[in-house]
Amino acid sequence: MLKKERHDFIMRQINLHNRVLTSDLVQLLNVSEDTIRRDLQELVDEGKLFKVHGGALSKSYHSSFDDSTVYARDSKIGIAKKAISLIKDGMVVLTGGGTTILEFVKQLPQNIEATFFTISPLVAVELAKYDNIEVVLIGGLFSKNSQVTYGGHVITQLSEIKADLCLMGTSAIHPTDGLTDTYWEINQLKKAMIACSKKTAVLCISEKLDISLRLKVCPIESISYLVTELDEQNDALANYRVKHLNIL
Amino acid sequence: MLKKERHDFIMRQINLHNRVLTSDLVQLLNVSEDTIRRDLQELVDEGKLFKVHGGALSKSYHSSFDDSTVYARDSKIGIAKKAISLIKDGMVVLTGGGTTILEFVKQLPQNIEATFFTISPLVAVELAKYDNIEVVLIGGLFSKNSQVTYGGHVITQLSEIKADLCLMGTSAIHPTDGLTDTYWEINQLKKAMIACSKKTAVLCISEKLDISLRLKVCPIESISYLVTELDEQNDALANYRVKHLNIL
DNA sequence: TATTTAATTGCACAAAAACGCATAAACACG
DNA sequence: CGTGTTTATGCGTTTTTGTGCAATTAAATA
Repeated sequence: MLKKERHDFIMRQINLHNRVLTSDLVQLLNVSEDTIRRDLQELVDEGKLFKVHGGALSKSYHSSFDDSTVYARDSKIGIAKKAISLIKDGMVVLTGGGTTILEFVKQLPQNIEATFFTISPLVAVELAKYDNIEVVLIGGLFSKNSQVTYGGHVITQLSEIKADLCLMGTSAIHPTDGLTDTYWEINQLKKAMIACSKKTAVLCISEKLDISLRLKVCPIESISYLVTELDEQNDALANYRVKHLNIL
Repeated sequence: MLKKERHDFIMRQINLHNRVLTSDLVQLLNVSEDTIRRDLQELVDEGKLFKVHGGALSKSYHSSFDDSTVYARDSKIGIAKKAISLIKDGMVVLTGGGTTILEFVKQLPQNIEATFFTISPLVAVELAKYDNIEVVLIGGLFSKNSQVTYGGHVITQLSEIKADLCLMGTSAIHPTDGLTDTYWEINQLKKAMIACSKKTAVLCISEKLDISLRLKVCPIESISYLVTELDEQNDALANYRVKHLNIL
């Protein structure tokens, strides 16, 4: 087996299970531990995964770790401020959940006038602080992990909505693989959200770039705006400068 | 399980419950106490949590935990503890919003197993901290005043539910006028909630007794339980000792 | 104060990683 | 073709890391 094939195999395992054990790979690929370690090291150097004692974890897994730290917060405020320029008075906006979206809501100008649909209770509570925003909370099963409503009932209701703009966070975005996610239900949810909105803006910190997870939400073409904390001209965004995708 | 995964697990627990017990983690993760202690120590070194005898607390525990602002919190905790006796495993419970209900949710035993429908986002978020509770958030227009969902859509959905018990706070209760309220929409909402539940429990602090407001929600006969912070034998409750109304 | 419960410390052991070295296949090029 | 070079891999040996055990100390509780 060629090195490249091994690398691909490892990355598939990572995307599938979020983790690999060195010992498992030794067995599966039938090579020495050293080879696996070298492989993992090389993938780390390429920034494709995260190495720990005993194996490796997916990058996204790792980054979900320090979400609550202050450093990420500054980036998120930066993202939020950029995203605000997308909101015009009178708009109907649909939002997901997550810390980035929440930060966005907190940064909104006080006098903004709009209708917001959201699947996140926390976002709803935050939006309620604005006098001229009408808030509609989309109900359904409540996910303990993601802190948003999900399930068939939510999807049905989304299908009855037509929003001008959908704002969502993401755990992974990739130039060719597009938007991907790990959980089936969240995946379905995001698809439905995108489907019922004229345009979609993805808010994500740069750590989430160039990652692809196991379930596909939509191709990059379905997204209208990509908002990161990086400067518009940053090299990391080069691969995302495609037709129809506005970067800010 | 890799060390990093354990750390991640612990942080999740901390973010969810604001605290963890060493002994719980030993069980959940199936490792020795020593390992858990070392894990906790390492997370402390990284500044991610705060260690105490018996377990650890979230770092934000001190700063963000400002419950002193909740009016009459002690009374509400007392009410909450009494109300918990009404909940049996397997029940389908419907709750409203308000600080009393929120306090009730916070006091629930950790291992409780039930299905909760709620119109309050904050209650939903709080309920999500219990592993064995299924949470369904009823969606609709979001009221900035009451912090609950309301409107036709909510009423429609309530009509499709059959709950064992409805828990609600109230702004007024009166021996002859029954439950009353000031706002039309909230009034409609409460009617619908009572209608779809086999039994209704009203949680209220004693100062709401003997008050009657503009709009009638239901007669006192429609209520099964009245829960206050007062002793069962207190004179203030004398007028409420009517047939079918259990006072506790 | 006594008693239980948790935390600390030092130690041992196994698993994994790192490092240097040897080997061999693949490649480059006159 | 032959020879030097690069690249990929595996084998020992040494370090580091992760974990559990036992004895002791400290803390909470009655």
